[in-house]
Amino acid sequence: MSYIFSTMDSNQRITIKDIARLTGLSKGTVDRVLHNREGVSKKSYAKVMKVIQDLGYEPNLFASLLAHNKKRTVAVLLPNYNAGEFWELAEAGLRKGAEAVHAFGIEIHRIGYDQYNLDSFHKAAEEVLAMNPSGVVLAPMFKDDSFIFVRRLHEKGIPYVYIDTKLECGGYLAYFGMPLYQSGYLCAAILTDAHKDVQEVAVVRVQRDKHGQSDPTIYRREGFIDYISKHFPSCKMRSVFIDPKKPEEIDGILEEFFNLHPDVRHIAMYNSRIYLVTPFLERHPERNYRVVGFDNLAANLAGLKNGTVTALIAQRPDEQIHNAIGTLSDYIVFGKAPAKRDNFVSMDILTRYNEEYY
Amino acid sequence: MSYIFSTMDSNQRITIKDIARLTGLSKGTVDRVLHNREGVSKKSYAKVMKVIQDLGYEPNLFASLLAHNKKRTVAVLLPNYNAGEFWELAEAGLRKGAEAVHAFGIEIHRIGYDQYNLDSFHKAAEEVLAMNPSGVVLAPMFKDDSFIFVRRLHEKGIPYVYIDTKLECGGYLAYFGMPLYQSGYLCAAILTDAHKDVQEVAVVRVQRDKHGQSDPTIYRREGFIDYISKHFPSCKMRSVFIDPKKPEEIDGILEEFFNLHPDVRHIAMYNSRIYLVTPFLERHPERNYRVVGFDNLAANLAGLKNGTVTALIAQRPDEQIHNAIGTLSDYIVFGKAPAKRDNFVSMDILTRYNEEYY
DNA sequence: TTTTTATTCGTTACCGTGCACGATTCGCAA
DNA sequence: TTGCGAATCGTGCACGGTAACGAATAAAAA
Repeated sequence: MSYIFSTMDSNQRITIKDIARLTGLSKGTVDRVLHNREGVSKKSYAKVMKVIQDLGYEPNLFASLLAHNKKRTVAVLLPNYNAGEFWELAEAGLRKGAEAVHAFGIEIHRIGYDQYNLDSFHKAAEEVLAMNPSGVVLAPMFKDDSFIFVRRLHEKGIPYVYIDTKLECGGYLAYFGMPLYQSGYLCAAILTDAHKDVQEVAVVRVQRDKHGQSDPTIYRREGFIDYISKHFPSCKMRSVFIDPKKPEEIDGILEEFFNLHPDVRHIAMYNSRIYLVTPFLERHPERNYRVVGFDNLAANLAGLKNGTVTALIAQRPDEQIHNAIGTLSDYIVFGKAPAKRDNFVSMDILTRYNEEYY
Repeated sequence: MSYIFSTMDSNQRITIKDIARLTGLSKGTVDRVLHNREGVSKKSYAKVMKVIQDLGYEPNLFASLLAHNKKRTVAVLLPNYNAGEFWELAEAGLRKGAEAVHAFGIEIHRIGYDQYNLDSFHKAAEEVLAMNPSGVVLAPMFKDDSFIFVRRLHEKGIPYVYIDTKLECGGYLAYFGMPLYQSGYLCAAILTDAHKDVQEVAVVRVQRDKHGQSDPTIYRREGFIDYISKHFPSCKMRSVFIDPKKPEEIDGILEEFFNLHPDVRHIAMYNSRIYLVTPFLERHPERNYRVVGFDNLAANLAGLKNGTVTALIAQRPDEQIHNAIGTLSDYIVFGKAPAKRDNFVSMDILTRYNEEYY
């Protein structure tokens, strides 16, 4: 049960020159046939095709790529960030990815937009289209407008890869992200772990504006709710809304809310901003809240260390970006489609005991 | 927050010819410097190095590969199989992988061995070493001898990738397989799911011979035992041993064993051969055994369909092989190390209700 | 100084494909 | 038959890097 995978018997690969010799034609004509270019007589066409079929010609990828010697660009469309915010974590992966594909003549252009400002997304999207890239990596934070955007990419034949969130319509080359529903489920499991009975949980949420933003956290919410209602059917789930853009209001809102609901001992947050809650938690150590959030931002890790945050569920945004760029490059340069379309990164559970090794 | 990743300001990549021109030397000398070949004066060496540093030269991979124009071989060292056995599932992935890397001038040689015969492994290993491959994919079924084998690969500088099982020593390029401990844990969870109390479970096992075979199922066993003893501390775990090479004995052994232990209602098996048990199960439908096994062999799926097997935990051997070959090829051809060293495939739970969509 | 040997370097012919340019052939009408 | 445009085809260079070959120079021996 030993054998060799090989398309031909001879161990020497056949080249264009071989075909030319065998057909009595020239390289140029063979090349025209191979690329379906005009200016070839039917007879010559048939002769070349026959040899190709018989001997199983396949072009030398390296020679072809060298002859083209194209420089291509890949646009990466991501939200801007301030220091310490989620998208900063992706930056290292961007850099690594750019390095990795640079050898293939691919240049990475990062285009930023304000994830709370639709106009800025429009401008960024236009910029991407204007540069006519060979591929696009994007985090589709604005649902409807991202949809329009990727449709235009599709029309121009530009492959695109989703990061973090994806839109539920076909056409994308790949997706890299966390399994969102499961992450919400896991969040609830960690939050209530080792508790026989939980009567009330609170979720700190961010009020989104109206512009049809794609909110990945709704899937987390579903998973979270499913777990809670399965394991603690009588548990009440309360939401309190805060606005990250008005940090001065947050403490007041939380104080008021938790005074109103003094029995709550479990707090979760679906996005990466649990650090907005830690100042409140630090002022009430006696209440012993059990707190679970997402993502290993520096500020969140500080919450783990000082004991206000019980656990974080982390993904690896850098790895996601890195893989996204790699997949896109393989497709652009070699025409290799990815093995899996939807690629889920692992969900890493961080506590004060393991965070420093992450 | 938009920027371009680029190692140099000019958008034109620098070539060997550029360096030659700038140093007043020739391409040949530059090439000698780049490859640390002898025959270059210190002065010339320094001149070239300076330009390389200043302008940030990096070679064109495609041109280099074209110039070398090597044909390389990758050896895939796997157990032989009879129709319907586990390793047959990997074959499709082998073929796909071979096709995918063929464009890079890599030829896949499959070398088979009998997983129950150490001598045949030795012969196969020698064959691999004799062909001096550029890389090796292997399933290390014989622990000690595989260790010796990979050490020899290591000495020759040949990279290797583990499939299915791995040896717990460094040096391998990557590993693709199922998380074994977790799969055993999961197996126990499925087996006892929805049961408040389980007093007795049976595991059908295969007696291995003495030759220090690497038995991946021991890790499954650990996970299985951990789950059971955590959730059902008083549960008794019984083992019954069968020999796949003597199928005519099996039914008798099982009849005897289960007559001796009439209270057993849960049966598990750590390897892919649960189909060996189905004939027995078919004769005792009234006992309503709950049965969990591994891998989607056709014979196992038949067990799902006729109701004798409750669930199967499947991996995707074809995908594992495919990825292993791809990883190896990326490393050999482009020098790209894999993103992750240990790559776990998902554990897919198959029941009679979802198996046909797998 | 001349001859020999060692060191250093330039020249050149590839690797296989892409493509522009110019050459050749063909069909058809004058 | 000649002429002429269109169809068809061959030639040759480019892409960037590799490495064998031998030429030129420097160092050592005579």
